[in-house]
Amino acid sequence: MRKTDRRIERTKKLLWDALVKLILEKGYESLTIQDIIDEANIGRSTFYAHYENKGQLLFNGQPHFFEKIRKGVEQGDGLALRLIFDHARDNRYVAKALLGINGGQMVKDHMKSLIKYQLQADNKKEEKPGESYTAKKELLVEATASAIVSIISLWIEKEMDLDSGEMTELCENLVECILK
Amino acid sequence: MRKTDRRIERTKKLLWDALVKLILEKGYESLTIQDIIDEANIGRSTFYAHYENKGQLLFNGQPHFFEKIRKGVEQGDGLALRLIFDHARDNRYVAKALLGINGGQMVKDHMKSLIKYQLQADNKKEEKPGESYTAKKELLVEATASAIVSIISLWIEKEMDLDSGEMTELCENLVECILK
DNA sequence: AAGATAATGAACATTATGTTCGGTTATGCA
DNA sequence: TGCATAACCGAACATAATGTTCATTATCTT
Repeated sequence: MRKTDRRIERTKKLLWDALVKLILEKGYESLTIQDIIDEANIGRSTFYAHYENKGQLLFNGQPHFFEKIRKGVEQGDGLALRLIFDHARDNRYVAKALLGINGGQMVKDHMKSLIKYQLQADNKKEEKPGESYTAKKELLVEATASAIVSIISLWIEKEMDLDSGEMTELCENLVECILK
Repeated sequence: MRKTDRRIERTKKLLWDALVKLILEKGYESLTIQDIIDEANIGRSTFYAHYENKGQLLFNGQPHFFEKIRKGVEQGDGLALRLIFDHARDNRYVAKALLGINGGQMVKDHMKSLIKYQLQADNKKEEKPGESYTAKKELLVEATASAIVSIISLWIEKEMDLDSGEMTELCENLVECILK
């Protein structure tokens, strides 16, 4: 038997595509569910059969995308941001919608908190005995995560001519120089 | 003659106080004008007599506050963040509402763009002839501004025990290490 | 005290939300 | 192929916020 009904897949794809298109056109924040179902040409009750609200469509509409981000951040030892940059390059359109200037804060905040978590974990490992996680350290971790997310966003938004390798190096230098 | 009618001052203060209180309680984004006028006990038409929307109340409701931020950023040569930290300490409640976790992005974004502008200007001055403002430089400026705003926000939100001097030093080190 | 100005509150049109339900259509499977 | 099922539709409904208008009332300034 099929994993899921074709109609469901079709509906979800239509909604997702509409979401992405509309984010790029008018920004996530000022987007209404009404806009989305109009664009997707989907009945109002159908939307609510699958998602409770905009945010749920954003986060669950394309699990694949977030999985890639998670992997790029949590990959073993230290960040593996290169995965994220490559993935963004391969999916510019979606990446721009979710992480660009029009994408709202939700995805960026989510990514930032993943990065913070990872940086803290890395930090704990390298901690000398007797050293403790101070308030100052917490601020520096916050600063680093924030810096990384913001340049990823800008890079995607402006479609800059740095390649994945250069971006990875830039970020690694940042981590090095702020946290060491 | 009085500068402005007392009734106007009273109304504006009530609205501002309600705004600040409600931001801390339930966050700027999920705040409606209805909430604000209910809390302030002000007629709906009165609100619209003074402001067009939430954002205008936020930015024009207390010009003094933004003036301080502007001064802290644009003060002559380089940033003068100390002004901002001192001011935040003296007005914790309002600072937390506008720059803390519940304050939404608008104020933080505004502050970030002021900082970026200033960093770019500073950078131009120190530029050696022949050097140009590269894409990489733009990303680093973005990273720096983002880092600064994020730690100011976290510091205010968590009411951390670093004093203004330590925070200023921390930020100056950040600028130094990222941009030089 | 008088005239000017601001606040009020009720009404109204508009828009989005979220839910319900009977009817229609597409799909998966036997 | 046929048929039970489940997904979709669409219309209706209640609720809530928006932004505007206007006649009335309260308050300020001089």
